[in-house]
Amino acid sequence: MNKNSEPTIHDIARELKISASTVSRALNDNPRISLKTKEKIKAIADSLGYRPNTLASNLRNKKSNTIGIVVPLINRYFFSSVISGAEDVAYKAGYTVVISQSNDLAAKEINIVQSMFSNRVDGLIISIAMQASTFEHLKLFRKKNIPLVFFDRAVPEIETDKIVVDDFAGGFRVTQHLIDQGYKRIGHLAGPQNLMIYLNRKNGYMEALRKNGIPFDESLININRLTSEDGVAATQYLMSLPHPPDAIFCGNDTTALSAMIYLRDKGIRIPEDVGIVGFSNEPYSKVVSPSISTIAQPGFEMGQKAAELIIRKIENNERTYQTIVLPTELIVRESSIRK
Amino acid sequence: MNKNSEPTIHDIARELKISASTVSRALNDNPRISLKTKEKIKAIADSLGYRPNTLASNLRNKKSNTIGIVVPLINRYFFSSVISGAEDVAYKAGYTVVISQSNDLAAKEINIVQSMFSNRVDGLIISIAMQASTFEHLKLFRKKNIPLVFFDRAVPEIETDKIVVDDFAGGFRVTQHLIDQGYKRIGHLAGPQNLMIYLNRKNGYMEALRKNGIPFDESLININRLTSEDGVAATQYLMSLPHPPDAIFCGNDTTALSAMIYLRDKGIRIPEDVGIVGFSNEPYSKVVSPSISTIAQPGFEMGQKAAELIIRKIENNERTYQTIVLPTELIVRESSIRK
DNA sequence: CTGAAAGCGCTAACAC
DNA sequence: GTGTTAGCGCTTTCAG
Repeated sequence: MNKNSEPTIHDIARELKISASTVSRALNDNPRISLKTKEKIKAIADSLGYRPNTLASNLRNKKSNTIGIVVPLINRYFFSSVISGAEDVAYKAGYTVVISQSNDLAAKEINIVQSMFSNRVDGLIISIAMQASTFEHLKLFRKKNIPLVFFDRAVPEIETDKIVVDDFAGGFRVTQHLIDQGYKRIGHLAGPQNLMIYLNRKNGYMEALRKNGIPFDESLININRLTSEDGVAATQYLMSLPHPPDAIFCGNDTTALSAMIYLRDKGIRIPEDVGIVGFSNEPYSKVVSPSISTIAQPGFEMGQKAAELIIRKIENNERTYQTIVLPTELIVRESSIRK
Repeated sequence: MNKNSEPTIHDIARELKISASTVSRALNDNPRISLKTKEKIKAIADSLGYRPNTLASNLRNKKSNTIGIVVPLINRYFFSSVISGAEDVAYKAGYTVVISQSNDLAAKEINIVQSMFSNRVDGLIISIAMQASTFEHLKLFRKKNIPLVFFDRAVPEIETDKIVVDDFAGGFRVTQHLIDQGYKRIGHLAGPQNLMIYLNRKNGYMEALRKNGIPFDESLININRLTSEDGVAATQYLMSLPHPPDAIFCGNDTTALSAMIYLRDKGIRIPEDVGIVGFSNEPYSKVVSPSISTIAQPGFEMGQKAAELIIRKIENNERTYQTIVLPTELIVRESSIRK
């Protein structure tokens, strides 16, 4: 063992007066090595406190056993659930997970993705930033044939694996439910329309109106970034219309909550005066009062699926792509029950 | 550029008929290289789509520019906030963050930590698993002098940097507050006492009782794992005592919420009949009804501090250790206001 | 069953 | 300013 640094296979080899290759093979349980030498080697390795240097092995093998995950914000229940699910699967398959957040900024996302490439991740799982508009950094992965899986927020023009929920059906179901509850003028807080998920939710909403013969009123749709603040502003705006809505389908739970708080402060009763439905099933939507009707998105499961898929791609080098659409589930709670 | 694989500095060198070292230096902006050659080299690098291989560079430099973070569960607001804060700081300083979750299992934690060691992380930030009982895997880091920072759940017998909140003061403040509100028999749902945080919270609780001359009643303390289910069971148990409590200081918000739901179902009013206080300030504690009084723990800030600290240690090789105690803040909400 | 030797891609003494 | 050379620690042909 060298002075202060880590013991290597060479130190073990020297100790036993054998070659480093034998040590390497023994530690990797290569069948060509006799059981006896294996045991001797492992014993010395233990006594020396030897730990394989994954960096070196990765360099040699041109494989990092690492999966990159990029989310807009780690600190959001849906995303942390996806990460949690992906980490679980990755860990069991012997992969390390490196994580970064884009903070919904295109520039940071580009940086992160390039740095993950430089770190030679074996695959990349990503939900793109709201702001993102150029996708060269992602096409790079496709070009180099490094597995790339989108989840939730996917880029339509990039052909690769995608795991999404059925946002269209979600939007449709929410709206149908509100109609069934007797709401007549249903508003919608929509997210940025460059993201498919928000576009699809809105389309589902419009389709439900159409199917029920309800005329579509453009002014009832407010497109914003779906932050808490935007939710308040948008609700305020909708309620100030000459014909304000009697129900609001909010693009996510964040805005549903902020809308509810705003309305409550104005003395408007939920669900009697105005019905509210959110999207995502954040943990608080169940416990807030009134509890928020919403669409459940199986984050943990999406993460698991994404990791399973990418590992399969990494290990089998398949060249076909699939889009997995997970079903959405409408969870009806107090905020939208009128009957 | 070699057939199908990534271009290397040698490819660039060959293209320009110069040496690889010059290329390496140029790309690292070494001042010894003339501006002209630098520009030429960078141009070729661009046109070739060259991306430095961080793995190789890391191996050579014996530095991975990677920080490991281990939490019990990624998917918990407090922990994902810490990760988010740490990632933010690490990213800006040029570090990559690798993340794993122990699921509160000692065995998995050991595995993860050893694998992070093998991956040669430059430092490790960890909040230990509830179940953890042996700490050899962590002592390894100390022995090898790899920076180690505990946050939230620290191991007392390992001398290293720690970032914690003042749990004792938190427990004290909660209890004092309940006493001030006129509650007479205050119960406590405590977490596993091998973890300092829960021990300290309990000690703060006991100290407040003592200071106020309230006799300590062992039967009012229930030690459990602070899960939702445990919270229900513990509350049920406390309320079935001959002299049930009129207030419960719950070791975290999870149990506070489940206790509240249990009590509500039994027709017991909060805060009139029983006062409830939690710990951690989970997002839902503010919006649930009644809103839960709790102790704010600055997760994001803890993550930032942990990352700053570990980066300083990595880069300066300091040998002194500090324990940063972040102040706790009592947030009084509806669940404990009687007056 | 084991060893010798080359090389993954990059960096850094040391030379000139 | 630039090149030569050696080597980070591991794996893997090829030889025996």
